[in-house]
Amino acid sequence: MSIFNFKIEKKIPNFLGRAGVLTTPHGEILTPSFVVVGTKGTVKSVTPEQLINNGVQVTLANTYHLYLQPGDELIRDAGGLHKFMNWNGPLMTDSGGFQVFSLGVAYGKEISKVVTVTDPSLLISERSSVDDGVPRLATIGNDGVSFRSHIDGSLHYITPEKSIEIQHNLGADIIFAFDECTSPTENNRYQEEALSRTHAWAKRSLIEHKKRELIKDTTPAILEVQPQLASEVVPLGFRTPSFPQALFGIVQGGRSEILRKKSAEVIGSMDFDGFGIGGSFAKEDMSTAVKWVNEILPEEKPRHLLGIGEPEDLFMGVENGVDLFDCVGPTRIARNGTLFTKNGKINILNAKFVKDFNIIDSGCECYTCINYTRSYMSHLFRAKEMLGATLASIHNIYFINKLVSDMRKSILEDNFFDFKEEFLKNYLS
RNA sequence: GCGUCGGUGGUAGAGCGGUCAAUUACAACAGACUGUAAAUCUGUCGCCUUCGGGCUACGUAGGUUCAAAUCCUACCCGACGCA
Repeated sequence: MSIFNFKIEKKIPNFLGRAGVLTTPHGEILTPSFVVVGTKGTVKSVTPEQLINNGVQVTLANTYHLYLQPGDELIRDAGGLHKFMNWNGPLMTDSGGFQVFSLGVAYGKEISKVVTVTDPSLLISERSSVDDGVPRLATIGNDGVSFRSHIDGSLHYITPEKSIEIQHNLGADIIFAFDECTSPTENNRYQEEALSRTHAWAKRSLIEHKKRELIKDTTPAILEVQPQLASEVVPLGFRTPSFPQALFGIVQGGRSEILRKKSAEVIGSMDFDGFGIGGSFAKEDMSTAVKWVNEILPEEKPRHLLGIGEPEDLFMGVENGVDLFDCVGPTRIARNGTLFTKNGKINILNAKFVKDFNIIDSGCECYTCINYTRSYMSHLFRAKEMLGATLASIHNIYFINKLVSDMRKSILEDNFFDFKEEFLKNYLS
């Protein structure tokens, strides 16, 4: 019944990995696939045409940011986020759950999505040591989260129901349950407490979503239209999307095998259209966590590893049964002058590139590499010209999408591990 | 020619007797960035170092002082004003 058909085309023998096709109201996503992040309804410095021309199938925007600016109701009235941002392909929105983390415990600290430590046991700390008096913009309650706007300081309260309401107003094809992304530095007791909250919020998100989908199905064209206005008079505005939206539940559980598996069972048994795997990881924990979870989640539904996007991590995820990834990495590092090449990342601001008239990555067929040299890129970045950010983003977006697309091809051609070995040998050398 | 003001590290520009190898910004040189608080942030930025410190530096040359980028004298250079 759902038009969110997910078809698995081929599996990696004896592994969890697979290649598939996920159908959405705005087109198919060939998986595994990389989702480019456009938090505020734009992939920074890149137009939708440039995204499409460089291999992007699907983009992801953010509930929290768009709710604050320009407002979800405005976007609804504009005809939905697809139309507003001129992205007509598959579109996702994150729930704001990551901001519970990034504007909460992680605010003003050296904690990020992936923590690199040599000894993971160092991560276990008392909550009090994390809470060192640095003011936070997000405070967690059992019913929801209070956010202090990072834009103007105003106070906002987001509950699971509110997050779903916003995401229905925004109208992406795939939306996420409201969750609490925890820091790997939290102790086990806190992880357990946060997990039960995330599970309760998942259920509430699902109920709210179903309720809204039901109304949508019965009166698809005139939902929330003022009675006196016929739908043809208000062709697109003033209504949530007339197409169904998919809701993905999010698995958490920190570094604990017990909690991760428990979460996969609890979330996996709920009637979600797919699943996100969330949390901030210690790098060395990531593969085990993903594996524990994907062994339990229903095989026939798509899985999205939230916020992960380093090439080596993408191989890990695909091998362990992840279908979708999103990550700010490729575009953020691009804006800061770091570019992917098959032989590893380069910082185009380094002195050695000033007179390097080669292209960024030999053999690359992206718009940037077809037309420009490392020397020119170096010049744009040194001169702080805007085009530098655009051309660098285009290159990194092309690179990462090509990489995942090649992984998919290798699964279909039964040589995933050969491809992985060959790529990583060059990339990590 | 006289007068006035000024000459500080790659640049601009603080400092105006000790706490000055010299605030700050920019440039330069590196690094970081993983569901975007991010076109951002961090470090280095005279030479040497066993990292304690040592040496050479604020136009040039002298001088005063326990101590000078800071005060005095002469000279050189620049800007402006008057001839």
